[in-house]
Amino acid sequence: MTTSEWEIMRVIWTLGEATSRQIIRVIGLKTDWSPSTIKTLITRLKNKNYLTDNGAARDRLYTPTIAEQDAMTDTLHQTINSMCAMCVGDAITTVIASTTLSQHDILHLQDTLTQRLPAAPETVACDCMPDNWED
Amino acid sequence: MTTSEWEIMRVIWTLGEATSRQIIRVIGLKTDWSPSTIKTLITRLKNKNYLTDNGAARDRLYTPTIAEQDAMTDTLHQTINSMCAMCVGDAITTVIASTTLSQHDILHLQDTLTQRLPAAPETVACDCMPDNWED
DNA sequence: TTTATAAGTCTACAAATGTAAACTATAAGT
DNA sequence: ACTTATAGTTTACATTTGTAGACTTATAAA
Repeated sequence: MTTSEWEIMRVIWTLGEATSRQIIRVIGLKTDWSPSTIKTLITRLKNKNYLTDNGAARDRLYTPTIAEQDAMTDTLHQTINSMCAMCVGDAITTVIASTTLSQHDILHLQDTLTQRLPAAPETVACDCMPDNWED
Repeated sequence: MTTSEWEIMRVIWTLGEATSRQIIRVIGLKTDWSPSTIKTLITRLKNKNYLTDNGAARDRLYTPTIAEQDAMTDTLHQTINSMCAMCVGDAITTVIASTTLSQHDILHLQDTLTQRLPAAPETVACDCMPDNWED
């Protein structure tokens, strides 16, 4: 899913399901994308199977095939997995330091971390290079 | 920076500076990219100003213009900022639960979270839609 | 019933990205 | 000095992405 497609998905995720009219209206409030552009994006999301529709000839309802949480988790996962395992903890810490989290989120996160601490390794090796790169 | 370009950067970041020969060799160990492809990627990274070189006519040394930590932080930041503010805490928690972090990382992260807790809001509103979308 | 509005489809086109062959020039070895 | 291996440059081409006009058709209004 590209960044523009992601924007479209966010409104559909929030509405649960939506017509192109609704999407065009809401997206139009925060971008200057033409209705045509938004229609193209919807079509592409359908082709990529991120959206289904109820088949109506008009005022068709589009529904996500993937939950927002899942999409978010997958995306984050990919981003993090593409980064140096040794450095990623630091990056996460830095970013979290400037991300607004609710009290509940923070407590939940702390809880998760506490659980992981016992089994956590002393250090994590850099994985930017294949193991045998020095041969 | 695209994902393939990112792979190139990772080896240069790790080596500090590198010749195309080194990059081609190391990348060749983990991908089947042709030397040509890797050269193209290096050129594009130079054009995008992510790399400089020492100007030698041959065996030129390429150096990153951005630190790995900064690039990682920026990338993560962008990813997170493109997501629903209300849901992102949950996604981060889920992903962290399956990411290997060192003991030190965990402690540092917990420390950061503890510091943020007092000022943390009770809840974070969804920002997927513009504020006035219901008008 | 005719008509206009707009939902949905097709077509378009530039820029970015993945992928790589061909060409040029340079340094090292003979 | 000549050859050769190869580093660096050019050119190439398909696919994806950003962006949107044009066209077709279905429905609500007149």
